[in-house]
Amino acid sequence: MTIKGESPTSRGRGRPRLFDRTAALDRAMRVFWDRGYEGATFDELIAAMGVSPSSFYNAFGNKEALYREAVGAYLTGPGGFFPKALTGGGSARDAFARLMMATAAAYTDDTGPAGCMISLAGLHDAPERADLRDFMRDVRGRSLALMVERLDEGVRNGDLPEGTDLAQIAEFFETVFRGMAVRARDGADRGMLEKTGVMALDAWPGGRP
Amino acid sequence: MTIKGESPTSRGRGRPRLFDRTAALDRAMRVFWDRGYEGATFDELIAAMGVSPSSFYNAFGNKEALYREAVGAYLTGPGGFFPKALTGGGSARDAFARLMMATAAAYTDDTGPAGCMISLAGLHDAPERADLRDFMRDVRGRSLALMVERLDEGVRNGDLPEGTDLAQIAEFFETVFRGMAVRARDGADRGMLEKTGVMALDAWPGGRP
DNA sequence: ATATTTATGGAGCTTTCGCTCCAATAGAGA
DNA sequence: TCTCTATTGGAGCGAAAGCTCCATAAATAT
Repeated sequence: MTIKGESPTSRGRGRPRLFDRTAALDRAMRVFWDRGYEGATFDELIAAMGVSPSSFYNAFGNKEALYREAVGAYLTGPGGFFPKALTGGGSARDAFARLMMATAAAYTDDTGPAGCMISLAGLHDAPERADLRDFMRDVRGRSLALMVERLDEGVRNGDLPEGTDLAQIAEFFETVFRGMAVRARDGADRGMLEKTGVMALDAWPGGRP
Repeated sequence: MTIKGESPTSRGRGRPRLFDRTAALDRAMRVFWDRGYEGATFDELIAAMGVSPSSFYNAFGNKEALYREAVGAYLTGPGGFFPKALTGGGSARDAFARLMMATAAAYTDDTGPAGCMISLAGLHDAPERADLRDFMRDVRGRSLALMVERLDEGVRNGDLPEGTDLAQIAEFFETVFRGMAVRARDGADRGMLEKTGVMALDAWPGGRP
């Protein structure tokens, strides 16, 4: 008996897959991004992916496994702007300024749904889906960790004084990002998000530059 | 033939209702608040409300009508802190400082679910539920309008210079509020939200006081 | 008392959801 | 060529969601 979904790629033996697994995953990711986990129905997913139920089941296991894979695809794809913006040159403040602008652009990029696949997902799940809610909270937590890491580098570089409450700065910007995702969903355009980002930077320790 | 759900209160004729409609609505509101519109199932709702399907149908019409009523109950109940904090005395900045603290308290008040019933609702709905998504966007829009109104009063009182971009200030705080709702859902406590609120005020035009 | 109006409990119904199974198919390895 | 393994289309299935209907009950109006 084969364990379903344990074959992420074709392995040579047997009949080869007729569809592009990576492309199908990308399409599924966009459905989840637009509609959330519960909002994305099985039929919508397989229609967008262009596969039959059995092919889906065979290649991805089940809806939840597909979702977790789709989150991974988002993070390394459309969500890649986040670590990238943080790791460019300049001061810590420069990095965060870049991050705000990149976020404003990414959340309103019309090649994908408005907002972000991570920010607003799994917030209303039933207790029996606690694992998925926890998973999303952990994924969201990674951005906090990335920001603290960059801020710590800023302290080492002298951009920020020793003893600065880095966790609080990250928490503040995290809050702004999540809120921007809501605003983007409600139709805020890139310019509005950018202005909000500029205003958020005014709260940087030490005030305006 | 009676139009279903057109009787918000008992009207004297016929058999009187055996349950407290207001109390049942309040319980339903908390289920929606915790689980969202789609996440709240019919069975959960009637169980929380303590009514049978037919009584539910008779008194509230259907799930969507109940939801709209529940939003109204939230706005005049647990959501009442928002207009209240804005309309106290002091400068515009004082009002917004009060608003941030009140929001931090409300979003972490353990007599109800974490966060806010309005901030994160209807963001992933299917196209066939566009009316509900639009409804929630409009409800969210009211807080923007309330904030702009208070800021305009601030300009008239000399708290803010003429020509200040009031819509942008409101947009920024709106973003922070919505983000705080996400953070509260992910477990941020009152103190964390308060610190974020204090930081957000540092972005007030003119800088720190 | 009778008629009228409204509420209630409970059974049941239609649709959707998320698979699940199976026979047929097609490439790889011997 | 002949297995062996994996994939595919398509039918179907059990559970849950969201009502819907109906017979019965209990109030007011006349």
